[in-house]
Amino acid sequence: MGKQESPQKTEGGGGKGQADASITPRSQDYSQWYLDIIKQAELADYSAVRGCMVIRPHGYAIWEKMQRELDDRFKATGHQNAYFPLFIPLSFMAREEEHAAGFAKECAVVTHHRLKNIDGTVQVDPDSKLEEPLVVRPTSETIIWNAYRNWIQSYRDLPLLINQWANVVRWELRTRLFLRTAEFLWQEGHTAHASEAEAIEEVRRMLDVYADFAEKVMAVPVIKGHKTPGERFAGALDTLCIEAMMQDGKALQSGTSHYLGQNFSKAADVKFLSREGKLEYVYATSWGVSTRLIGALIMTHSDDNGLILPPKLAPIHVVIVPIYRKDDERARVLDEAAKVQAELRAQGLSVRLDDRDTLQPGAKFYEWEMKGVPVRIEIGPKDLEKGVLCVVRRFVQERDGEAQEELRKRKKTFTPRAEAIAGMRELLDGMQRDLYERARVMRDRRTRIIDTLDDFEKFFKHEGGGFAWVHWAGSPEQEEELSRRFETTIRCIPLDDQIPEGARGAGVCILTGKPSPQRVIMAKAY
RNA sequence: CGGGGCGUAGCGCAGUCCGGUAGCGCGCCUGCUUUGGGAGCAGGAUGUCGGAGGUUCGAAUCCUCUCGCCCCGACCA
Repeated sequence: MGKQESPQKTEGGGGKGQADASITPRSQDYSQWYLDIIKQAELADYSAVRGCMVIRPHGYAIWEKMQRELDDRFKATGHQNAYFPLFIPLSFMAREEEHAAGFAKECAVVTHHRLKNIDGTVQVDPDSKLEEPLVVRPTSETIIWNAYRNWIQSYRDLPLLINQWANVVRWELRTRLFLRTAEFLWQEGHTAHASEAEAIEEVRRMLDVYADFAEKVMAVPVIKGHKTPGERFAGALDTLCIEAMMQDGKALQSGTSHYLGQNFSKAADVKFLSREGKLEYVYATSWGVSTRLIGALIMTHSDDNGLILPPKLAPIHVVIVPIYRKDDERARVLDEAAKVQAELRAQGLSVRLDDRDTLQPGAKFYEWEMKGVPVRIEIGPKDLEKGVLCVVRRFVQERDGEAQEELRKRKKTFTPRAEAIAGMRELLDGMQRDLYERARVMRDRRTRIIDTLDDFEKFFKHEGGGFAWVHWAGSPEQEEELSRRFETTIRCIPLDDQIPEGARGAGVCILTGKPSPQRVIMAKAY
């Protein structure tokens, strides 16, 4: 990274000591803030391979929590996990035309299978060329449907409900940590059904699973809707998505669920014998979310002091920082800290006792705040005497016009020991609710019902932008033109129950004046 | 794929214009003192200056080529 402007960074706290760790304020450069958070919270690093990242333990721990929550939901809806190959024969990709075209520009291809020492350097052995090149999966529809062909003969084999946790590669030209990397981790569900209705029901069911996960677990409010034909998954008849709004007003597609019709069953020739004895092609769905969700998490909740994690995804719920001067104090304080840790753990909470004596307490405070640990307990000699715990929350709901100093004080409470421990679950649950509420208010504040092009322009050029509910009936070309002018796109055509009062009903297109049955959401997007 | 920027110690950078054999801050190691919001002092370790070739008595510095990464745009989970 160059130093062109070397942005001013916050120095955190009010301490006199000089801090090395610092974050560019959001108000100054949102994009740099995002990168600073990832680096300072030790979520990920750049790697030796362009466009690929190293997910560090703290970042991976968050992904593991997401996996657990999602996997439980997949199992609860009748799905099983399986694993399919990383490599897809080139000919498989070609079987579904639109699908192949959609991914053609971003495929990594394996052409050789051996290295050779030539003149003292390790090189690809030219004699080891593969008969058929292998594509590193950008998604697995083709290879999975090839396998399904052998698994499905009759309606009794349906529905087939499979999910896989995997990595995929899409050779992106422009990458951003978590949001768009050449390789990423995800889950992809691939299901087969005997009827269109059943498949469409599955598409909706999994969309609901994603939305529920986003809102309840990530504390990220989302809007469910259909993608426009232009934004559909390559090879799908319909793509549904959940769209979230980041703190800068931009939309982030956070999950997709596709109705694939019979496109892939025809391409792979997967037929089943129906109850009526007729041979029919199977109906398919696929759905996925990726490590991009970690990006969504960061950009929804975090602040200029670092990461903020919803308790349900925090790898560590509570960190205990012991405070002492002399050796006898140290022994007593650590003894108490270990007891508090054990009692909280007994409630199923993840508790870290930070007993490193190479760092001063202040340094630990900053570090765990940076990493987004929801609750910190400070235990010192005074607390032992009084029988209290000093409980500090990473996040409390801001009040209008509140000074930073006030806010900081409000985060810290001294609570009788037993009460603090008994109330920890509720405290965390409250933070979870508050985070969701704060995100929802933020989004709603930047959401506008817009009826004229003038207002549209004002919203996106002068008022910071956000989600615009507008009527649209323009052509794809007009859509593109609008997109060039305002950098906005149609994020989705929201489902009926997602449309707020006041945005319902038919109207006329803001560009062409042609009649439109319902509003769409337009926004700038990641 | 176009435009820009940057490769010097683990990290952030100075040194490059004007060639003389590499430095600062943070981190790291050791010791003592510290510890309720980023500790202080003393001592110590660390470099194929991205790579190759050239000019020169001498190259981090000048020239040529090359590789890589980051940022910004066109395309995308």
